Amino acid sequence: MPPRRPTEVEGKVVQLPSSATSSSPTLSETIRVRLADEITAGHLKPGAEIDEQAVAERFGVSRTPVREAMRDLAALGLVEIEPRRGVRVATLTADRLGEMFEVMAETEAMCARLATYRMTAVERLALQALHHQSLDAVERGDVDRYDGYNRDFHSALYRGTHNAFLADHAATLRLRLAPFRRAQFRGRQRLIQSHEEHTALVQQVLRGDGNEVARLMRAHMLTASATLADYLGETTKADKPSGRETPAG
Amino acid sequence: MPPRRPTEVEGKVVQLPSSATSSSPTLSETIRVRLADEITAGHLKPGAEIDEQAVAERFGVSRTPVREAMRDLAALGLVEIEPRRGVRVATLTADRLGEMFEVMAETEAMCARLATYRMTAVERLALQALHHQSLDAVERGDVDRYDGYNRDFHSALYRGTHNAFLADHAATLRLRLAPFRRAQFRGRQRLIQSHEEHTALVQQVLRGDGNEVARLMRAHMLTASATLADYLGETTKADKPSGRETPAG
DNA sequence: GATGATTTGTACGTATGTATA
DNA sequence: ATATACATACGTACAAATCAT
Repeated sequence: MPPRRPTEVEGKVVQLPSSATSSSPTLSETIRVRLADEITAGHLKPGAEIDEQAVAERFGVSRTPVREAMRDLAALGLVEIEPRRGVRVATLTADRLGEMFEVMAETEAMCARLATYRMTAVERLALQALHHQSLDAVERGDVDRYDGYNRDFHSALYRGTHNAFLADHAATLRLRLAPFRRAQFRGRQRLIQSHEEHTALVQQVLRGDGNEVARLMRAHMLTASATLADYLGETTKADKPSGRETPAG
Repeated sequence: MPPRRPTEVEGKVVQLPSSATSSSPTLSETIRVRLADEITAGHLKPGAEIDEQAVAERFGVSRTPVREAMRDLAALGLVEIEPRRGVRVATLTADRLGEMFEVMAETEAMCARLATYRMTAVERLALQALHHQSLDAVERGDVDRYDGYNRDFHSALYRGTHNAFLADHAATLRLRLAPFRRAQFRGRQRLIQSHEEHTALVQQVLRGDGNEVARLMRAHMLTASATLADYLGETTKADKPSGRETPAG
């Protein structure tokens, strides 16, 4: 059986559970991708109820493929299904959101550390080049373009692990948090800071100090989520669980 | 919306995508749990084809709930769906299996590290007690009983992170690998070794050295998967990706 | 390589549980 | 609190694709 084929959703690659090998996409697959797109793009906001019938009519199909798409989306964590009550766009408590951001941070750290040990020379050069290019977007304050570079930067580290399962895994987590990460880079200041943190990361990757890279990446993700928390409204406490976090190194 | 309710499957707790809040379990939920059980228990072996109709008749229901259960199982990674071709119990390539074991090891390390910083005094005592109890099973060579203690030990560390999302996450990964981890502790020697490694882990947890705990846990998981690889048949190379793994610490 | 059998994907109808008046 | 309305869960039927001959 051939390896799973990733599917494009809003520029991010998602590992889908029941992805087709190649041929005719099923209706449920089409619908899943479309809805996933609308959710991550923010058109369907967290908490919004989704009516099977309505979706079916919108796409001109019966409720059956819609229901199957719903279950897939639930698996991805983008919607929540309450039996006999309905489906709604995943809405997370502040606590849960904080927990997820922590796992995201730790997973990114995991990837970065492994990538430090395993990236090829070519991959290292590509990472440097990418990082260098992004500087222009920072200087121009072009948030959207930097956001693209940022995604590429992190994706490069995912792939750098040379562990496809891990890369898919990290990408799925990222997708799942997408609805809550909108406007992550508002403010030129955050753009500059992000770039500086990336600089430090690249340096240590080149030095080959995996543990230091992991530490830097955790910090990088925490400042990012902290910024977000401010924006989303105080109580998000993305720096959550207990008091003492991650000591020095 | 209340937090997701975990569902018991063969002694392991799984975070299901569309878990019910409390009331009447749906047919698809029932079937999913039953099938998940049979897969993790090894009654349905990896690669085995699953016929919707046959399952439907076996449970005395229509194909509809069976199909929905299938999609959920696919989401858990226990089965693979190839559109218009059918469903089969997830069968992994040696490479992919190795990748998954690595992610499992890294995730366990992540949990152990965070748990080191966050477990309460009571939790630490409970961990010690549990570890102490397991010694008896080791001395008697009671593999099944030790396997239970082992699960509890790792679960205690999951919960010790005080991050429910992470705990669910780790448990799901563990479930997914269950079909391939059967007979992990064959041989008294491995039992003794496992227990010794746990001893070292407990010591460092009590000392509060999270990074050292992470290092020990990675090593612990690697020896476990290496043992497995031998058993499952040479080429599994659970110590996979590249040559250089995780340097010292 | 074409044809028939089988199985999946989708449409549609019915029943039951949830929500609302 | 009871009844009504409605959405979901499930069953049944058909179409289309895959596979076996």
